[in-house]
Amino acid sequence: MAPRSANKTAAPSDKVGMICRALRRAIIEQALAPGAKLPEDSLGERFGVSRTIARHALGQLAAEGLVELRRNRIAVVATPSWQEARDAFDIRIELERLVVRQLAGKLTKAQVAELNAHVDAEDRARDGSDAVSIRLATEFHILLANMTNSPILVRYVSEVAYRCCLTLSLYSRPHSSECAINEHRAIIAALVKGDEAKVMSLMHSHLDSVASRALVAPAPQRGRDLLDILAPYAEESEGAGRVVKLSKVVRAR
Amino acid sequence: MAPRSANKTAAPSDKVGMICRALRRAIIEQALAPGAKLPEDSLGERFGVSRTIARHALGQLAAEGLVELRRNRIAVVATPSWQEARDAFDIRIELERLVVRQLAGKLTKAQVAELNAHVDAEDRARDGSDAVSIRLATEFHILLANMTNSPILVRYVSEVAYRCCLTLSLYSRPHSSECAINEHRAIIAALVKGDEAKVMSLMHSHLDSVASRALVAPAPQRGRDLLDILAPYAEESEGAGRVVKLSKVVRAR
DNA sequence: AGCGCCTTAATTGCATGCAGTTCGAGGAGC
DNA sequence: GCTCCTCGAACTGCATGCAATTAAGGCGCT
Repeated sequence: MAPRSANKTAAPSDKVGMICRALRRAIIEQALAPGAKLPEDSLGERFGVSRTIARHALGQLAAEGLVELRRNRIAVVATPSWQEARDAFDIRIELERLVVRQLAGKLTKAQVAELNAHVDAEDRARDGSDAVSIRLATEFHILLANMTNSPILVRYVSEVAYRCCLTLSLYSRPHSSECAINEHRAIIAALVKGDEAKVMSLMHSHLDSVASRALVAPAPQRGRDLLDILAPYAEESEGAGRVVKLSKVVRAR
Repeated sequence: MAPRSANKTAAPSDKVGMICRALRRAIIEQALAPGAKLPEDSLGERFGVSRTIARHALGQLAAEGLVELRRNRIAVVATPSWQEARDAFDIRIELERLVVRQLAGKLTKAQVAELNAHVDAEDRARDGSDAVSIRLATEFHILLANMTNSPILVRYVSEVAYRCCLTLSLYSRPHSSECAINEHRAIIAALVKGDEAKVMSLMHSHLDSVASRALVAPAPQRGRDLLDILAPYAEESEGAGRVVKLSKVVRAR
């Protein structure tokens, strides 16, 4: 039962695939924050390929919604609106309910072990950086999806999970992810027990709580602009109480 | 309420987008059957662009699952397995239930009119080619998704609907699509009435019936190979009862 | 005749070059 | 000092060229 059933659809040599994976990871670990610029040249240079390849990878990522491509403009890491975040979570809930419904009571011992191992890893990472915790939590869900052996489902769950991850980094506060870990354990238990209804409602409430923990309010209304983020710092700037050159900052973004 | 809220994620100039749209349409209308070869050169020539663009379009379509890309090989129209078809329909059901749940009782008059006009068009097309009927039926669902104003949902529903359309062309028989049209009308009515539960179950059974009408049995087991398709014709070939040059045919595929 | 090997034409993978557009810094004007 | 405008650098859009791989037809062999 090889867990390697990934994407059949990705044959563009895999230089492209490699860059995609690298960027995806950088994005969800917030090494690349939303809005970060991704010039083709730099990417190509960084990964030792030509612009052509970098460009192709960006296209791929754009199709997944992680990157925003505007004509004649530098590609940037996507900055989903609050509404889009909400939508993504709604879709995610349905898709993942489907996942666990298919999986309930059908997991092999090896698969259960793999899941447990992953959650253990999540546990161990609690002391480390938030970024890694978030990534692992996301990957738990993808691991689950993988076990359905449905490439389409895997692709959609992955995509939407990454997207949600991205929005979490935008709208959520410091993060108390311990509970998520317990919820993951509970889901595994219910899956093993094979109680379809139970595991579906567990997954539902799990994602719901993640979403609401993160998306409590459309706080930074339109989210993206630095204005809100910089507000607290404005007072401390060397000048008078006046807020510094906002127009400049806005354009800088 | 401009229905133009399509994809923010598609800015690669739109030469790419145009080719994608053309190919998608050709595929779902079965002008391009599953397995059909799609050489970059020919595509580029046909659309008056260079291979670079054609290639990019193919990549896009591959990400959507309509095209299969194998390293160093000519791209072909995807040939989903029966299992993949089943999976696609499962996902589609969940996504479209989400669509109508969001839409129930929230349609504007203009939107209702648009939907009715579309179904009328479906009705009118009943005499025409099957291909057009199928496309219109698919587009009804996409039109519905569009009205949610959720770009992500639109994208996923579109993708999965196209995929399903592709599999229908593979596994389904002549087609009795009249019932589908009535079902579409029933869905509109329930949406207007605003009965969430009703419309969700309607959509569920609608898609379910489409799926089971098409996917009755995993008849051509692993589907793709010409062997099964050619079996009935083998007898009639000019030679003895012997099946003709199988090895050659297999390679030809 | 049928089957397999080998040569050649087709096709992809990738990089690079050129033209057009955008970005951003610096200077003129208020 | 602040804003607006202008111009050079940076970047993208796209086509084309070259090397590597595959697909296909022709040859001799059985």
